[in-house]
Parts: sequence; structure tokens; C-alpha cells
Amino acid sequence: MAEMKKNSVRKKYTVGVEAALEVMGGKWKPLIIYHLMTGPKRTSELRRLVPGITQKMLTTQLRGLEKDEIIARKVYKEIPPRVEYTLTSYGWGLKPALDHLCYWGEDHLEKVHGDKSKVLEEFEGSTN
Amino acid sequence: MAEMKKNSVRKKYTVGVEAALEVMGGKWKPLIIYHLMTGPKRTSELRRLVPGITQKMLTTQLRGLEKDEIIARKVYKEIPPRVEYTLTSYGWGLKPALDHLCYWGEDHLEKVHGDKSKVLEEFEGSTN
DNA sequence: CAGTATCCTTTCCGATACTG
DNA sequence: CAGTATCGGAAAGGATACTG
Repeated sequence: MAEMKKNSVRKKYTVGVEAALEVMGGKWKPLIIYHLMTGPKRTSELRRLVPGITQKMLTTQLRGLEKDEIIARKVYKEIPPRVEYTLTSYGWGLKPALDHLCYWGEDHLEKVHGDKSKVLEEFEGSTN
Repeated sequence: MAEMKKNSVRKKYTVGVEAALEVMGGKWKPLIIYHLMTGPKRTSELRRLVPGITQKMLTTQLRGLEKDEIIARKVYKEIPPRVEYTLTSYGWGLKPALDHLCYWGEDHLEKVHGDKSKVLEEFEGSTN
């Protein structure tokens, strides 16, 4: 394994980034993860918290995150049904990466728009 | 601007992440950025370094990165034509975020596959 | 060599209707 | 309430041919 290192160092870097992006990249996953960072949420809460997402997309993304053990899904056998999602400790490990992305992205928005509050307003106003 | 903070903190976070992902996310951009971190490259070099990418995709991604001022494009008026791409200092600002993603992604691969060399082999062997 | 244009396939994703 | 199934449009992306 050691003897391939010289050749695979550059690959390791990008493979790592790509693996991470598969897990937490995309349009919805960062938002979902973020909301779970503020505490466990049930399905209907997430649907409200993530504006514009459809039931289908929400389920799809949650299944993906669950498969990668970023989140845990807990089903309460009640009527009506009740499902709660929580970040796993493994999922919390994404926080530093997300923080850096956020930090850079904020700077970027400021650079691009000069005034980032405008962008925020647009975002908050998105009714979809 | 301060008085909107309580309401926009959670938004800012995700808007930042999403802005960053738009700029450096996706299938090809991290790889391209990474290779430019090892020095300026001309088009044909990048095409070789990024296995599986088509001319079209390479151009598209490079244009996107150039637009966001992550990279700079320098054209030498020679025959045959010669174009060189370099990371801007702004683009270098992505390094910490990419490093974190890489770090987490590596851990993730190890966790998922136990032995990550297998994944690397698969990646290196991708001929497309 | 670098880039553009065209065509065509695949994937993503929203809308809707339905089940336990 | 939570989730599944199906359909169709839109967008991403690959193959190929072509231009300066």
C-alpha cells in the first residue's frame, strides 16, 4: 500500500473531496444537515424548514443521508405515524467542512454582490 | 443590518454553503482546481490530467471558474494557439474548505470500505 | 491546439395521486 | 403523518463533427 503513495497522493485529495460532495453536496443536503444541527426534527418540520422541497425530494435526500450514516431515523410506532431525524456523531464531523464552505461562500457573495443582504432577502422571499 | 441577524443566521449559513458549492461543487471543478494548485496548466494538460472529461465539459467548467474569478485564463497569441490557466489568489482561498472536505471524505471512504486503497485503484483505473 | 456547435442520452426533479 | 409510485419536463452531460 505504501508503494503506491507517490502516485496516488493527488488522487486521494480529489477522491476525498468527491466522496464528501457525494455525501453532503447538492441542492438540499446542506440545508437539511444544517437544520438537524439545531436539534432533532420530524419529517413535517423539515418540510416546513426547507422551503421549496417536495415530499419526494425530502425523502430521497433523507434516505441518502441515512445510508451514509450522517443522520439517524427513528420511527415511533404511533398513530398517526411519527418519524424523527437526528444528526449522528459521525454527521457532526461534517461541521468544520460546512463551516469553511459557509465562510468562503459568504465572502464570495459579498464580493459578487457588494451587499449580501440583498441576496439574503431574495433567499428568504423565495416562496416556490 | 444587525437587527435582521436573529432571523437570518440560519439562512446565511446555508446560503454561504450553497454559494460555495455553486462555485466549486460538481463533478469536475474540484479536480480542476486541485490540479491548478500544483501550478499553471494549459488546456491539453488539463485534459490529460482529468481523466474522462470531454473537451466540452472542460471548457464549460473552466469558463465557470473563470467567471467566478477562481482561475485566470491567459491566451498566448501564437501558432499553434496556447492557453494557460492559473489559480487566482481568490481561488486559493478555497484551499481550506477543499482541505476539510478532503479530510472528511478520506475518513468517510475508510469507514465505508475499510480499505481505501481499493477505492483508489478503482478510481485510477477508470478509463471511461 | 483550443474552442464551438449540434445532437442525443441520461439524470434530476417537480407535480400528482395514492397507501398504511 | 409519513412515505411510495408514476409521469413528464428540464437540465446535465457525452459523442461527434467542425472552425480559426
